[in-house]
Amino acid sequence: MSCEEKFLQQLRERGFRLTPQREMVLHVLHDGEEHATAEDLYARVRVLSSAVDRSTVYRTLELLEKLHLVASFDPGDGQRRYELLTLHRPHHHLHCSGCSNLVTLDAQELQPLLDRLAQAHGFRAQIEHWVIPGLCQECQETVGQTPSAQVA
Amino acid sequence: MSCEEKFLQQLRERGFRLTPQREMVLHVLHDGEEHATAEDLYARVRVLSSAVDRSTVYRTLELLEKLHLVASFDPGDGQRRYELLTLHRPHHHLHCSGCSNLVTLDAQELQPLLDRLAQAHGFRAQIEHWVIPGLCQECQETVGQTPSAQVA
DNA sequence: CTGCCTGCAAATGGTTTGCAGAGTC
DNA sequence: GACTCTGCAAACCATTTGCAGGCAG
Repeated sequence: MSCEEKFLQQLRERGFRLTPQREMVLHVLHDGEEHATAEDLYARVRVLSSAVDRSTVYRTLELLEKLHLVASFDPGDGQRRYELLTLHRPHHHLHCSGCSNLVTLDAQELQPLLDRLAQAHGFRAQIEHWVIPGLCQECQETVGQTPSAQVA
Repeated sequence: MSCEEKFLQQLRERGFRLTPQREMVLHVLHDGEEHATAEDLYARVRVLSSAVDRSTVYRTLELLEKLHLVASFDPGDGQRRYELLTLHRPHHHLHCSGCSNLVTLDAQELQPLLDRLAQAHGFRAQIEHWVIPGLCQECQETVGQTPSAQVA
């Protein structure tokens, strides 16, 4: 059973309807780039059918996120990114602000931090999909200097 | 020399002009709540002078951020928060999605994570001011259950 | 058939921008 | 006096919403 069929089955189980539009959104989520914007997805759906509306894509993404089939995050540029959750193990990302590269980070690499927060503050962090900004090795060398903030 | 005087001095040093509007923005940043939205700050500036425009507040915040006098972050609700950098030691926050409480976290509590990322991935994380979502102890008890995502 | 979904189009809301006048240095 | 800043108002732009018809179940 394909990923998409699984999702469709889940939709059905929870009483949601199975429409061609939703199928298409799932399809482009499954096939395309890992972190697509709503606009990306919309464009890709339009290739399949030019009759699908932008708002339908948004509504579908919202639905999928509510069902925990999709995770989203806001990189801060005002365009939310979406990603199928079941395609990958729980993970996070390192986002290089130099080359915009995105490195995947297994979720367990953050576990020690989560444990420490739980112990020290009784705080249960809920980090489904984190994007950590910074500089990759290459870009550190390119930039050369370490521009540590000098606020005087 | 007060915080504000320092900032004004810095503005001058870098060739920026010193205007009453900028003074007021600095003032409300200094006095008010730690993580204010632009709208908050605007409202607070308006109390001081009803002649200041919203766009001036935005432009001032942008300028201050460029000068590294102010940090901002987007909690994901589409409203950026601003904070004076020199008022506090480098720090992060735990944000409870239950009671919206914000707990301060000393920057060094994340240091082990940063070190690990540097070692394992050669990645230098640039986390000036992080907001970690989750549930505080109280809200965990209130909610009772552990709604760990069941994607299967 | 029922009522959830969709397309359409307009609204939303935080933030940005163009412009001409005002104020700082 | 030169040039930056400001207020005003309109633009932006990703996302949301109201509505009436359409389609899945």
